[in-house]
Amino acid sequence: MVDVSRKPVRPPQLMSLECLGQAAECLKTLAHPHRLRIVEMLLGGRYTVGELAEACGIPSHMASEHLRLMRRCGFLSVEKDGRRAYYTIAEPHLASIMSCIEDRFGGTKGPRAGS
Amino acid sequence: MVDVSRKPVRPPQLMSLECLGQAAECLKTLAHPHRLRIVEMLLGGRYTVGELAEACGIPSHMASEHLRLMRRCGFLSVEKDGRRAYYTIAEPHLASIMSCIEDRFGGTKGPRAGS
DNA sequence: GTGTCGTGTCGCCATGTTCCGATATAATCA
DNA sequence: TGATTATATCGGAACATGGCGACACGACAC
Repeated sequence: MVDVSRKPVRPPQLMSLECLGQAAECLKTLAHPHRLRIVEMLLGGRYTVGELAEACGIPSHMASEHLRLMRRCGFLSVEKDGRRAYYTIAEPHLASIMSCIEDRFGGTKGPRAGS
Repeated sequence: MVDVSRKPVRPPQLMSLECLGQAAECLKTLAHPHRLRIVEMLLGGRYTVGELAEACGIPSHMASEHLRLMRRCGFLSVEKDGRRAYYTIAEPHLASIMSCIEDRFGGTKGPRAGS
């Protein structure tokens, strides 16, 4: 008799590999310290490219590139005003994901993570 | 700087760039369709390298490498039994993060789950 | 003992990502 | 008008990553 008890029923909410590919794409977009900082700030209000760049300590044309990546997968939307571009969160799920991330990494240095 | 009124108070829960770097590192580790599938399965029980490899449609030595990456940042732990290696989830926050991901990507496109 | 199975590791190569300078474009100002 | 500011884009160098074959190693079967 095989030991069925050790093998649970296969979770019925297994996503298709196609969906996992999309999710991986978006996670990869999120997986950058400057982009995480940008999302973190944008969850608290709207900011221009220059403000976000200064908060990350990077030149603004690099912030613009990060913002373009995140716009491309639907995270952000932009609203131009004169020569300024105000960015805002367009994907509401970002709030819950960032909440998970802050829950894990926010308080402590992290038990052990990374290199 | 000048016009303070339009700028919301800076969210007090801004994480340090160091923590964001760790978070980005872990997200990058998670951001791969096969690794997401592995985590998804492992949230439902424990599996061997071969079982996970078959579920992803990859040779087992590649699954072993994915598992090594996820062990390295504390996601998984391994328990050897004879020549088999049973992997399990070691980072409880993975459940909530996967829940966010499934909430965003699970139902939108094809809800067909299975291989 | 030999052979096979399950797992883990190494090196190579193709591909992707990040960073940065240079440049483009449009809006504003002197 | 020309200069400056804010944002966006392009091209390339440096670096990291993924996939894959080859192989090493311990556990088990015979």
